[in-house]
Amino acid sequence: MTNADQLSRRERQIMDILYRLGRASAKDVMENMEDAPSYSSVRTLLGKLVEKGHADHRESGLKYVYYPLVAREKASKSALGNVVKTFFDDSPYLAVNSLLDMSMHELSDAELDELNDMIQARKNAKATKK
Amino acid sequence: MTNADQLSRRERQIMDILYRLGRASAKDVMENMEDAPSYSSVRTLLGKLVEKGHADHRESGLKYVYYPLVAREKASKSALGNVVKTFFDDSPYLAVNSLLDMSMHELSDAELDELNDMIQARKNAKATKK
DNA sequence: AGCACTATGTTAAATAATTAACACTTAGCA
DNA sequence: TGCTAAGTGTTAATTATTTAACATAGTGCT
Repeated sequence: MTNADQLSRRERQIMDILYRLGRASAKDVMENMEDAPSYSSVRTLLGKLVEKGHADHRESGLKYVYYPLVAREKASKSALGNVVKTFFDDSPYLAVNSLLDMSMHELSDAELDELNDMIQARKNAKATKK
Repeated sequence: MTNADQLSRRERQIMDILYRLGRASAKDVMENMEDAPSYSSVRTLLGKLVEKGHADHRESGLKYVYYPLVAREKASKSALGNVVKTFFDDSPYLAVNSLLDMSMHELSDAELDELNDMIQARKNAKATKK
């Protein structure tokens, strides 16, 4: 994709909710919006997302359950990539740096150790591949 | 701010360019949009961003130069936080993980070492603060 | 001075997004 | 059965976004 998205504000908002929840009914989506419009509006937006190919829906008992069509992992890489490009001069290194800053109090020692291991593993992988 | 933004698609697109470039004239902005509308349109959008308080502008010789009003660092933390919340279950650890994955080939050994050091420093800071 | 160039300011029109109303369907239950 | 609750489908109106036209002003050059 050349340009970022094309999603409108509400569409983006709803897609984010679908990614957070994995899958959700119109009602679920609505309940997860702080500034939700009417139920009717939410349904319309969901319909548009399906039309545009960003989401799909399945019948689940009586109702529809919606879910993103682009896998979470792929979407996450794309979103992360955009942030890195916009705010970190396209440098993942700087982004990791900031992430560590932000989350200093949220990361346990164990997690910090794991990150260290991960970095080591990457160094080794690089060395081997040559 | 409760909800993320309120910026329209074009406004968001232009703000991202302002963050990437730091500051930019209407012409600069236009040249950095792949799907740019007319010069006139870009100017209108920039004006709206100023009105809304997202950007400001200064005269620079003959022309205006626009720049974001929210500091890049603050905006970057907010953007990164949103991605983490939406795609990584609010876990910075998982996000760093993914970033390392994405950027394996882009990070030099030196950078990997620096990250290691940074993580160590954080562990120490935590230990000391107690 | 007069022209071309590059800007800005303002306004209006066209298009897209957002919202909700209304009609209809099915399930569960008093 | 007949009512209510919880859905869906479709359509229409409102509001916001996006676009560009037109008018105006300063610079630099011949």
